Amino acid sequence: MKNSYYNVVETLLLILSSDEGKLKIYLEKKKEEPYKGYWTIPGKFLDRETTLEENAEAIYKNTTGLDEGTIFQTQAFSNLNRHNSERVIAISFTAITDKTLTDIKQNTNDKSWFQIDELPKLGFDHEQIINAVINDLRNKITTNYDDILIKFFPSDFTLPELQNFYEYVLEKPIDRRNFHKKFVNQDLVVDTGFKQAKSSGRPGTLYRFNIDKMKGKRI
Amino acid sequence: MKNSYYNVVETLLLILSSDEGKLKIYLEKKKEEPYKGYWTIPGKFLDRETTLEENAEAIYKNTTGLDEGTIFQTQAFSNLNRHNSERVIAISFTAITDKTLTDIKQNTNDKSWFQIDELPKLGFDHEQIINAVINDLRNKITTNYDDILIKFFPSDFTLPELQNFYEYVLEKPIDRRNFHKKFVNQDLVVDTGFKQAKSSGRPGTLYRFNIDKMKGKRI
DNA sequence: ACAAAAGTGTTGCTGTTACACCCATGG
DNA sequence: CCATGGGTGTAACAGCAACACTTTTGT
Repeated sequence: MKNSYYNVVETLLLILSSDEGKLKIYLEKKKEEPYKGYWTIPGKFLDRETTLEENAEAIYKNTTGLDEGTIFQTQAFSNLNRHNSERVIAISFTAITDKTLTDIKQNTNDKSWFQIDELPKLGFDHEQIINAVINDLRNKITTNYDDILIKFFPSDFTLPELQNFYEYVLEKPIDRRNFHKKFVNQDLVVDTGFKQAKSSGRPGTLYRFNIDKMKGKRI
Repeated sequence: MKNSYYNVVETLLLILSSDEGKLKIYLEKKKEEPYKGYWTIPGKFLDRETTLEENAEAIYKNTTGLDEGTIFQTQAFSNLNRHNSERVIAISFTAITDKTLTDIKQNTNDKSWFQIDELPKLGFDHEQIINAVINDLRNKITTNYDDILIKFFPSDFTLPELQNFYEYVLEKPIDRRNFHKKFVNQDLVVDTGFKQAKSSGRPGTLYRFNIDKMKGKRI
């Protein structure tokens, strides 16, 4: 094989979760140059003995402390000048997690959750990558309703929270009352018997998805 | 950068088209070992001066003789033993074309269109790749109705043809009469004024999509 | 008692489903 | 004139959109 056919490949893992209906991403702050002080998506170079999936899972385990999660491949990025030093191809993966279940509950100086529409200063082409992947996610979520959406809401959510998430994904407002009835009348959610703890207003009922009924449904 | 971080990367291009409602893929027969006599997806190794997209477009131009087409990225495959000699990562792309518009109208001994559910003996892991990508396409097509579906049917199709395609994508039968009315009553298609040339039965009306009306529609 | 936010009722519209029947063409 | 396959009609039903009103909580 010709020498010019050898490329450096990295995997990037976009760890996402929903925090009260708001889509968030986990990012790390770079401690060295280049892009010192900028935030980046967790990543790992790929060696010749590892598959892309294994590499992504290694990042996941390392960052969240969890053994397994919902991880799927998203897109490859291959612009020539992604890194300053040499050409690096990035293959992005997305992980969906319940942020309350991970080791990364607390934001610290160099590890933190950010709302997707309030991103900090990002290193490399990571802002582009996030935007491309989120766009992809919007499409995936509208088809694989049950596969992906449920992962964001494993249990005990209120319908207004879910509605916030929907409105973000669909990029349009939804009537609160119709939204509520859709899920309750079609038995898409099950009442857990608990209520949300709130500061003001009537507390929302906490639901979990009725997974069987959700099968094949569309957002 | 450590030596073990250098990987060989190839792009594979799945060239698809609809032939009377049947989904077909263009394949080439290998002339040398390994897998001599087996069929394969057209591909090209990636050098350090080329992006994945450029590489895929080069394959497209080379094979179809067309300058541009609808090409999008699909999935990466990184199993360690994909190739016998050395580890090669494949990034697949999908091209949608009207098979009557390309140089590859005629099937020859070593270049041919195959129906997706009647694939020949395939080399490497290319059968797996086709299956994975087609599965992906099913999802994409149900969301990006207008972006992708229309590319398969640029003009002058009959509704029964379109229905065949739908039934293949959705993997279920559809009532012929309801299907017809859906498209005509909602003005999703425009009568071209021509009729299909047929051997038996009443000739179908030839339609083309009403692209404006299709915007945002779901399959 | 009041503000804030969750939950319920009604009505019309749109699109889908499940049917039976009629029309245009080639042999 | 018959086989083949495309095109039209109709009625019931489900889900969605657009509305106003009631209930439960904290202060």
